[in-house]
Amino acid sequence: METDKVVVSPEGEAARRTRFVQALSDTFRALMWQGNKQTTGFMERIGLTLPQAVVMWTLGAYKGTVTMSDIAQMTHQSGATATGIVDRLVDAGLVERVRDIGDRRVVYVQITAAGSTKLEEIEAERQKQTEQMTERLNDKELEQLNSLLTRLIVSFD
Amino acid sequence: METDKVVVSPEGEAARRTRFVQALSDTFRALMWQGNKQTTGFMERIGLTLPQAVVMWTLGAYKGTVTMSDIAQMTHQSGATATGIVDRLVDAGLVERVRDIGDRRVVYVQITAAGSTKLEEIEAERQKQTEQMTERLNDKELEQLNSLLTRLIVSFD
DNA sequence: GCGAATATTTTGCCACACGAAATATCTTAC
DNA sequence: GTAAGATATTTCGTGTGGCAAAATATTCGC
Repeated sequence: METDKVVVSPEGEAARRTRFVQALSDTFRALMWQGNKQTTGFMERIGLTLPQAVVMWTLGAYKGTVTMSDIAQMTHQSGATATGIVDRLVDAGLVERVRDIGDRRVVYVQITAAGSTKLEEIEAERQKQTEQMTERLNDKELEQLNSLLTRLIVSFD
Repeated sequence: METDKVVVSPEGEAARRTRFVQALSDTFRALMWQGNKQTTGFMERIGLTLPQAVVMWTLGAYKGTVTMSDIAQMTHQSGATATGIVDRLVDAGLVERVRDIGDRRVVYVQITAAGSTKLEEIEAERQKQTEQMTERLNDKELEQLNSLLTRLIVSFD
């Protein structure tokens, strides 16, 4: 019969795909797991918690004019949470609050000199860690991985 | 001169590598970020927190004979933390504590029938989500990504 | 100038996360 | 056999992060 020729292995292909996705799903879980462990060590070394580091990165990326609302939005947190995290960064002397003169409701959060130094330390540490993690991959593979992951990120929303 | 031919661009190669690593490092950070946001939605849908889900996964992987110490060790947490998480899973009816008869100090944590059902739901949801995330990648790319990430995981410790 | 909108903080509540102390049990040394 | 130490788990105290709802302060619209 002709259908035998046209459809070679209908379940086979779908199953193959499912198997690949499943394998990747497990890899992601393992990666999340290992990543968590590694992140813990990283955070201990730099002396900040992850949410605190994320706020510092945000400030580093948009130097100078970041409001509390911006932070809450960019880090996907409620304003109340952002207040708490920034409070602790202020206590640590890495950041300071400055009220806007024009609109006295808004509060800018700025990196202090100590904060800048800390941020550089963090970035150096992060770079070092990624280097260590990728030492088994050659340049071509590195580029490939980056490309594939970037396409994954695009798929997120 | 011969050295001109042998060493084409000494700094260029190292710089190229550094650039690749840096790009990947940024991609990782973005991935962690987006992943966090996505995880939040995932957890809301399944009605558990991430630490709770991790414990459920652990129980699913080592069916039947998992002690509190095992959980603490496998999830990289202190015993005190594990106690709290398991407490809440017990409250939710997904898990139960059983004392060892021989050594009455040790406590086994076992998945209940409701817990098994929940675990299946979680896995289905996770599979669905990975499928959605990877829909832009073909089979070959999927395999490639999995292979590269696996080699990354190996490099962790 | 008065009510609605906006930006931030405060409050109250819960989940983690840890070390240290407490509890219960087992093992070893004598 | 029992006292001393080791082991497994929980309890306690403290701190961070997470949110919604209320409170506060300020600006905007009309």
